[in-house]
Amino acid sequence: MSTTRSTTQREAIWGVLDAAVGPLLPEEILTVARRRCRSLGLATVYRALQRLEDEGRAARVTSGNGRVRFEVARGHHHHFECRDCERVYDVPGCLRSPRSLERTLPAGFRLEAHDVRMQGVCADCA
Amino acid sequence: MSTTRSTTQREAIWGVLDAAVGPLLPEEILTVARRRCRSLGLATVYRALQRLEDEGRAARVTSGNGRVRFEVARGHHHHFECRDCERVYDVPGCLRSPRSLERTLPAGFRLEAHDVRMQGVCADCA
DNA sequence: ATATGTGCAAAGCATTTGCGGAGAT
DNA sequence: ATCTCCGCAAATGCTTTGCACATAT
Repeated sequence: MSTTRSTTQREAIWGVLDAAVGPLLPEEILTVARRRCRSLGLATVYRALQRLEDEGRAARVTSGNGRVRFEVARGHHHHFECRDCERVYDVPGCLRSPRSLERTLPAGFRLEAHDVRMQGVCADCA
Repeated sequence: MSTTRSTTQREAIWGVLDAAVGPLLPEEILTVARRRCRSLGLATVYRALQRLEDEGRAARVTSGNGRVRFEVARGHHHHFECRDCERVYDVPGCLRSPRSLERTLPAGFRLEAHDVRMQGVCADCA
């Protein structure tokens, strides 16, 4: 099997995602991935991200300001959003078991997932 | 002091927000508020919400699908999003003290706020 | 007269989609 | 030939803004 053009594009996008320290904006992914694929377009980035999400390899993260970011789907973790530089950082671990979270819900509600977002000022900006 | 036209509009919008069981979409607020103010426009709703937020009386809530909702700014609580009907519910209480949340952060990060979003199926849809 | 608030329509932005073309089998 | 993927541009959907007018002081 030979190296296809499309594999190169997707690999560039995946590589950017995989190397990131936290979820990235599609625009940011485009900018970095263009270093490898000059002609890459934003629509392709969105399509690739959608596909990676469908395959369960990437996860969509909506931050407080409503902008969508993407990250490699690794184990469950939380996010920290810096109100100064707007970057989003991964925060490892989880507060509690899903079980105990579920106990805070009214009867009849089925819990399937959750996410925790913290806001403040990051070490770089403080 | 007499009742001004603007007070009526804003009061209608505020009334809708105050009576809601969870955060509402601007469109939803418009629909309900129109029952009192027939000529009310969407732009006015957005402007009123922006103002209420600036005054600290309303809070902006971004749900998982990225859509913006507004609610009356009451004590700290969490949110539950139904993946079926897409409604968002308030969930009272908080998991832990902010202190213990802060301990999960890397050194140098200053925590100012946080929010927890739960996803699943609500009692109505289950 | 000045200031504020409003509806409407236009402008802005982020995201998605349609389409013709390029690359691979 | 067929299929998939891509870049570009147009379309979409939510939110904000400009503008002219109405109401209040």
